[in-house]
Amino acid sequence: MSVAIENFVKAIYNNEKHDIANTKPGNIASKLGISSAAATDMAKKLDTKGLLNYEKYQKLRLTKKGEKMALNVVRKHRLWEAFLHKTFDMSLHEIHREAELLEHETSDFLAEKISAYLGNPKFDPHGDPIPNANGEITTKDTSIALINANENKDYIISRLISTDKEFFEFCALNGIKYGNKIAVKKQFKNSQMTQIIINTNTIVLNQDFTQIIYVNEIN
Amino acid sequence: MSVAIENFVKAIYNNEKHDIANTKPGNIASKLGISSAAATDMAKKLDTKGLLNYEKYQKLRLTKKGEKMALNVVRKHRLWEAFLHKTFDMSLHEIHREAELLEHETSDFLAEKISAYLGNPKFDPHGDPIPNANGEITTKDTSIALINANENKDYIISRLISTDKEFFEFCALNGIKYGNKIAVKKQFKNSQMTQIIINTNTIVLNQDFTQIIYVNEIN
DNA sequence: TTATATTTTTAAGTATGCTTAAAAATTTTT
DNA sequence: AAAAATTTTTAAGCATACTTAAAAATATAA
Repeated sequence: MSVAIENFVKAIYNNEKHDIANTKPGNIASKLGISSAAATDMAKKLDTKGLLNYEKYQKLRLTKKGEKMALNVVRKHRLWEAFLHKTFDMSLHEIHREAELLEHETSDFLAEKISAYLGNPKFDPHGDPIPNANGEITTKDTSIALINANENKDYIISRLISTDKEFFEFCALNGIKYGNKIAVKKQFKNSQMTQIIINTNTIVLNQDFTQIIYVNEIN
Repeated sequence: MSVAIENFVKAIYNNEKHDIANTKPGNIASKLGISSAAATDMAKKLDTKGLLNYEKYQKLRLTKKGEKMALNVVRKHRLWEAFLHKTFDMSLHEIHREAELLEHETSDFLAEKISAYLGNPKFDPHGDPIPNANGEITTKDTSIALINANENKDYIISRLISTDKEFFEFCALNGIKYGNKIAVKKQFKNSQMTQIIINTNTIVLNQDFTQIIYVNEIN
């Protein structure tokens, strides 16, 4: 299937995870950097291909077949991220940029080689789950956004939901990394700031960051 | 630059190495699996882009700029082949098939990472030279086709010029591999067969194979 | 609930990269 | 050197994936 189609179903899939209410042509279009008109055209075409259900003015809903295609692309994307991070020690921003291209030119055969080489990982370096070869996600996500974490509790960083270079540079400098431990010291409700301790350093994060850093409480 | 353009200049580049007399639209078209008309159109377009010189009914000649683009793609192709062969132990046929796709979606940045990881190799697993980051091939090829080798001499296999799956399967079964040593026992001039000894096994090859296996004499 | 703003759809058009068919030029054979 | 065969070019057309502009529908606000 073409790159445009793979990116379209992927964008719908990702959108459904975060903003299901707004999975409409205009929203998908802005995420893909194309016009709303182009997105409407594509949605009609993919409906005839059985990849999604399109009804005028309604939100776009992937069919089972469309979701399977999206998960296949997502799998390849996240496998490449994990592989590039491990093998070449590339940053979270770099691996995303490269995986965005490689994901469309990766055979299922090669994806299995990469997965086996890595020991069939269940998560990529952002903490996002890697679907298995059947397009199933077998892990359960119990993480919460850091903005909702409790004061005086310890957490493990479990996801960094972003594609922004500056954010990842900040993370790299401050030890904010998938799997690392942090202590939440104080939530400043008024100013929407969060004070945490990481590697003995105290830092204060604003809501731009605490809404995209996800954590799991340590029991 | 688009995949179609990259493949076009690459095909011209490769053709010039083996069959310079016939670097015309029809020949390039058949190598790319497109019509002659499409190749003529593309040649005109690439002329205006300064990638090649096109004159009606004349052979196509890459400009410096076009050759540089071709070498950049060839570099990425051969780096991927070397990498996939080493890291995932994939066959010569498999690495070619995957590299054919990945080469177009590989940034210069990633190519450098792959090259450094491999120790900046000068040859890929087929024995083809890998251009450096400036698009230069600094190695000199002194190999000859096995069909032209001398009887009772020892050689090192230096190139396997093919993309054929069956050929590579035969090679894998018989130890015919880049860098391996063989002894040429007899050239049967009439039947165009060549008898060689490899790993203590005696095998006889016909001209289909002895024209694409290249060797260097051991002094 | 009516006016306003926003979003979605339709319509017309464009660039790329191909196709087939026929005309033109070149190459090969006799 | 003329005839035959082959190759290249031209011309017209198509599918994909976009664009902009305007019309239609929906969502929001007064």
